[in-house]
Amino acid sequence: MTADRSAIRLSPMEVPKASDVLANELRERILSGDFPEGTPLPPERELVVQTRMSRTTVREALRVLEVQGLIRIKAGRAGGAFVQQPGEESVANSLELLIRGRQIRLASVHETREAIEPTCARLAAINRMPGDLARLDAADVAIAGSGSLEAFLQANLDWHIGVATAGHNEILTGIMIALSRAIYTVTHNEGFVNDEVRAITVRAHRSVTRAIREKDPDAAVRRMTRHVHAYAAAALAVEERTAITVPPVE
Amino acid sequence: MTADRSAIRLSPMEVPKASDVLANELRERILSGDFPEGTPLPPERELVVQTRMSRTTVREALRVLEVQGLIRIKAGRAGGAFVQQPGEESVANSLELLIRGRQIRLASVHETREAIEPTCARLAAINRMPGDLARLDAADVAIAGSGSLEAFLQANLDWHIGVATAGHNEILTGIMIALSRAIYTVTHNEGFVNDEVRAITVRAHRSVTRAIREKDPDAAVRRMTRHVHAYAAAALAVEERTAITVPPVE
DNA sequence: CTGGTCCAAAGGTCCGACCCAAAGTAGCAG
DNA sequence: CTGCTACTTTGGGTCGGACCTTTGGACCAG
Repeated sequence: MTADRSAIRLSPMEVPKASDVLANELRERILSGDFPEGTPLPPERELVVQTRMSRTTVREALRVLEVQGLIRIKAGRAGGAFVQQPGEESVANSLELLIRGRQIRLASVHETREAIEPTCARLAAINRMPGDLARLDAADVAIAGSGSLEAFLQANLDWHIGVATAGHNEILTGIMIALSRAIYTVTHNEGFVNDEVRAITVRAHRSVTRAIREKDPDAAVRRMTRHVHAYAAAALAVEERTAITVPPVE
Repeated sequence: MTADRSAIRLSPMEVPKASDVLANELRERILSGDFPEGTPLPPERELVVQTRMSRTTVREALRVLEVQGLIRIKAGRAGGAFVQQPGEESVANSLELLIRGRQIRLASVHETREAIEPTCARLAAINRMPGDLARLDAADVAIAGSGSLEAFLQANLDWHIGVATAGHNEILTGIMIALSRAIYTVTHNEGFVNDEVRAITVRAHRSVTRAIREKDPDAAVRRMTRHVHAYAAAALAVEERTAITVPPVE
């Protein structure tokens, strides 16, 4: 060991990439609320002269922020990067990646739903605004009159997201959006949505909607819990029936 | 309205960027499980000849995937882009951005927690493995003997994440990690962690841990619900006490 | 008004060169 | 043979500069 001559010791150091440095800097500034939503960042070429980095580097940093939902980039004159606070979308996206990539057991999705939706219903019954009710009613109508499978699933999804939205909790809303998407794609493949399921769903939705309208949190929780649980059980049953061909997992 | 002469209606159309096309293609392939975890993607220069895109474009696409947690990029010889399935981390990150950026009401975080943690506890009581228990015990010991505020918060956090992990539901785990971080940074600023709070926390944790060890889901849910609710109430109280200077919201 | 033309600003793409990091390899001193 | 050094190779990271494409605005002709 040649280094023993000096007592100076250093811990392993991180050498961040230039583009990350810029991205971090901008991210902090945006998150700290320095610039209000919609503020345009300087044009790329301007950032180049300010930071003395190359345009490639600047662009990479901007791209990172765009993926993270912190800015929105428009091309063309009067285009550029505009500050944006991340919304439910970005959460939903990353959750979707997790679910799809990890081949997550469908059971996990349902478990999560069972944890979350009752709370959404409770909050909705407490915080709902007139506009929220209108959206729920619209979804109720749409689902009753839905012909195709797609229409049914879409209306179903709208209602569930509507409930989450009515709760006015952005975290829960984001999670619900992601879960809904996952459920949609899954239920879409299996053909377990028969007339009976539809009828039951419509009834359940209506009763929850009523509880929300009447600002009755306890009823909302109770009914939503029952509904989600039943749905999960039914879906799992179909799952099992369909999965017989698949060799035992684990 | 000038457009009324023609009845033809078109919806806004997407013109994807080249780099997005590549990113989407690769993303689909990765998510569909074509390449197992750790598979190296071709080097950038190789992708250039294969796709006939410029290196800039290729690199941008890779950068996007990296941010989404689908690949990990290493420099140097034998480096490159390696396939990676997104984990809890990426979900936690995007949730953190949402929470920080939107100046989310602390209440939202607590609401979400109250929705999720009881379920985590229930699942943990059902699915826990020996390793999970060991981790919980370690956290219990650490929190009891913690001196500094940081040590206490860290141990607290470890325990809660440990419970989530023991439930073996990756979605819930990801959400919990994110929430924990948020709670950590918040509680860190306020100085509401006095000796009494510590004692209560230690006791609550131990009783939940016991329920998990004894595979008693109902008790686990009950105790966790009480604990989280109490914690949220206490935090909110402090919040209000501290926030007197702030003008009334809404 | 309607449509066409042109211009300027800004992002999007490409090229080619060079820098830096990591891992292997050859060769040399002891 | 051992161990160190120096070189080479393979890969990502950065740079600068050219050119393409999109978009909004201004101006002009019908």
